[in-house]
Amino acid sequence: MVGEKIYTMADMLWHRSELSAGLVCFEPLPHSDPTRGEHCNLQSEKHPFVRGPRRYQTDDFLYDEGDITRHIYLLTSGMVRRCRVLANGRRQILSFSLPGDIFSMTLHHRHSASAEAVTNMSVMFVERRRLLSLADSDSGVAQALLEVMMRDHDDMQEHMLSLTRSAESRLARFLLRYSVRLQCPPQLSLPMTLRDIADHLGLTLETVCRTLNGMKCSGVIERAGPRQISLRDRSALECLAE
Amino acid sequence: MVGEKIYTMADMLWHRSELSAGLVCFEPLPHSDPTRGEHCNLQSEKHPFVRGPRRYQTDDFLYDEGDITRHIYLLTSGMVRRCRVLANGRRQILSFSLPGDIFSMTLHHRHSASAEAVTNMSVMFVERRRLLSLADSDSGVAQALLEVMMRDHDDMQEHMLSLTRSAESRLARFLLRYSVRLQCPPQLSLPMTLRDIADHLGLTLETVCRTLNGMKCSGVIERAGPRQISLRDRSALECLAE
DNA sequence: CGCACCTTTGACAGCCGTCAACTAATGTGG
DNA sequence: CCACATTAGTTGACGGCTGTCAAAGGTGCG
Repeated sequence: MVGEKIYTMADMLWHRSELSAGLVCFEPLPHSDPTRGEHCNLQSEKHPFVRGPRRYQTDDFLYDEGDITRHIYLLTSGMVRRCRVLANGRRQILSFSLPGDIFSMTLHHRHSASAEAVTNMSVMFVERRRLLSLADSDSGVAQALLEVMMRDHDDMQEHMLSLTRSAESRLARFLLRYSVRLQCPPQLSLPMTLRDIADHLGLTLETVCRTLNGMKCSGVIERAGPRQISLRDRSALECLAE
Repeated sequence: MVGEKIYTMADMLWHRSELSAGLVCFEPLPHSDPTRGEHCNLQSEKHPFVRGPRRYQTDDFLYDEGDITRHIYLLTSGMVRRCRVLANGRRQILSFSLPGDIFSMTLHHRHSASAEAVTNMSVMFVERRRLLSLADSDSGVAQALLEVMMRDHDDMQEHMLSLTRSAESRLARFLLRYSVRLQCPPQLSLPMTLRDIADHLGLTLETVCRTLNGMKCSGVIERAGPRQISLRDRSALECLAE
């Protein structure tokens, strides 16, 4: 039943593969496992509307804003950002996806944002119409997709609540959230640039840089490199995140 | 199939009622119809986990932040706001719900925000566990809920994209969006206070007031009263919204 | 009438965006 | 191996948008 203990989209599809039509066969691994996604073993012969994994290089486009929404994507390795570019030239990053995440689930006929490779990455894709019509007949699939959407919904809501806060609070929340997604390792190695982070949080890269240095000076975090961050004082960080 | 032409949650439940277990029997009406929701006719005897409509007065709480998520709500008349209060005392309004909207669909065991009556209103509620387990066996219900979540997801994403913009852009987008939800009437009569709007858009009520007056001075909108707004120049408004 | 509450308007300050210059890291070709 | 280009990150100066504080209308309701 929905909400039982299926924690990632990959888990879900995998779970579903046992109960329902065997949509995909995917061995779930924790995000922190660097080989995650490599073990992906989709039965493309049996389900020709599930394809991949396909590889992309850093900064490649998976699709562009305005493209027809033909597929739904399951990231198996690397990182993806979903972007929208405004008339004034500013870019907004709606989300960063990690292995196991599904993205591009929408009702719209066209993508409202592009998807780009933050790092080298690989992805499975599923034909949208077929998946939705499968969900029509197979309640297991529909329920699994429902769970994905609910999780995504909850996540996005939290992010929304970040965007009205101070730069320091936004960054603290971002770091904590990212750490949790990676199963709370002591150190974070951010694959995206400061500019990416800024565009995700509605800040400028200068503000991100300054704020990170501020947090370093106050001893909340350490910075080995620009994007090598260790959360030195998690409770202080949670305090800033409030 | 998902995405076909089911436009509101009420439509969906109504649609479902024909195809699946007859979850509720609800006659869908456009948002702009002031009697919407009054025609609600739930078969509570047949489906004891669907209850209502229950009435609330302005500023009543439907539930509080931290309460157990026992129900999912279908608004049948009036308006609801979902709020979270921060440690510093500031309030954030995540969404305003209109008749036909469903809210409180989450995976979490407890509500992450409270729900309060903006106006006198009435609501149907459905036992969450039973609805989800019904979705488990009935793909029609699961698919209908999936569609609700996808629509909500798309909406929330648009709102997220508002929050990093200027006060003028946020307000323009808010007015346009609200107008669309009401089927684009020439005039808007906002039921929520300026303070509510401010807390929804991540602004202060002073900024909302000043910005609205600025838009009035430049002739984009007219204001009969503080909350009686007519969109005088929609294309100019869309330009501000960019 | 008087008391809430909502809205309006003004003065002022601060956070953060903008612009600019500089450093560091990486890659490319000679 | 070095010169050079390119991109990412850092730091400083400055200004504007918007938050904060304060006080004065409005409006509705008891």
